Amino acid sequence: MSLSHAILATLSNGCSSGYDISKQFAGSVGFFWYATQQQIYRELGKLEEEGYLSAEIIRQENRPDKRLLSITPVGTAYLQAWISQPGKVSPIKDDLLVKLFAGHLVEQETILAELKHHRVQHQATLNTYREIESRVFGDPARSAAVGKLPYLTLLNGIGLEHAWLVWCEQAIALLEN
Amino acid sequence: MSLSHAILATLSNGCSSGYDISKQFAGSVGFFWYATQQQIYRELGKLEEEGYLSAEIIRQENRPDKRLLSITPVGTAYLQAWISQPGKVSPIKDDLLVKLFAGHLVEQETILAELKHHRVQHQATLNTYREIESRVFGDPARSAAVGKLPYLTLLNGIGLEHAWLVWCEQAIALLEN
DNA sequence: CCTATATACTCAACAAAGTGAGTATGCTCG
DNA sequence: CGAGCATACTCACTTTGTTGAGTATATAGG
Repeated sequence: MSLSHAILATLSNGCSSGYDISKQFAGSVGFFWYATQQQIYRELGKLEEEGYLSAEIIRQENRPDKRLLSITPVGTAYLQAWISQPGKVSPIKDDLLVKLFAGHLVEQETILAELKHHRVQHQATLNTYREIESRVFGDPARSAAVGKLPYLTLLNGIGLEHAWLVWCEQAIALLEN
Repeated sequence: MSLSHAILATLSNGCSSGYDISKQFAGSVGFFWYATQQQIYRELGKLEEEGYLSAEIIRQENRPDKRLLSITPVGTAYLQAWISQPGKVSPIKDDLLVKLFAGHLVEQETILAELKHHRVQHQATLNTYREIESRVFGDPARSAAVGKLPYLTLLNGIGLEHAWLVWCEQAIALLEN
């Protein structure tokens, strides 16, 4: 039921169409909860049935009509209740670590190549995050408008990507010597 | 199809029964790929059907018979092929960050309490990892026997848990001021 | 002796998540 | 003028994950 929380959380920051939500899942929210368009539409259907959100049809010229979704008071209460109940740390599911666990089956070169490949990806993600940091949170006015909480999610991303990067370097060095 | 990889990876480190595998998923492999007993048995059934592993019935005294599972050459080849193909960084799915994203709906105290709760959990996990580090990898002989690759998975855990802990402190400080 | 725990595994049903394709419209760019 | 892209959404199928119970044997502790 966690995709539903992510969707409601997105809508708590403002109304939008299913299509817009699915685009937000490719950025912002998507950095810590990815979902495809299909998953989102399916979940939106359920959430509407349960009365957690309501839709208003907006007629548009030059493009298809859209259903503008907004979170209902019931939906807000549901989200609040979920946020307030203490949760466990989310479990990790990481392919790379599984590969290392069985890495003795392949050449060390293969593992090294994979580690280097991941280093590149983490560096790129870190760059994206840092770019967002200076663009959005470098400007005090805009930073204040966005608030502290979204900044915390960004700091989390920066911290973890940095840790991954440091680990990649360490792992590569350890295998090469 | 990734639980299957985790199971095959476990079996690549030695044969064992389904029951033993499920216990390994509560420790070691479980640190980066958790699964329940039922999931594991179901997956084992599929993997056996596909010929990736074979079973030998071991009669035991004083306890139930068991089916000792071992990875077949086909299974090994399949795992090797999977490890060798470059993979993307595993996506993150984190409840806490979703909560922060909609954190404006609740009292700041609620968010602070949750952050403190997570800090405790990350500290505990970090302690577990450090304990394993000194116990297993503190002794050079045992460390050499286990190999570099498992050590890398542990270092990853330590690095990430540490990053989480630092972030928790930072987040709490940022909200309290 | 009775309960709890450990070993070892099975079955069933359901909810959630992931994959792939398909529909329809209009704009822009070469 | 047609290829590609952006908007906006739907259907179908498969795989995973979750929940809860049930079977059987043996040991250890109070």
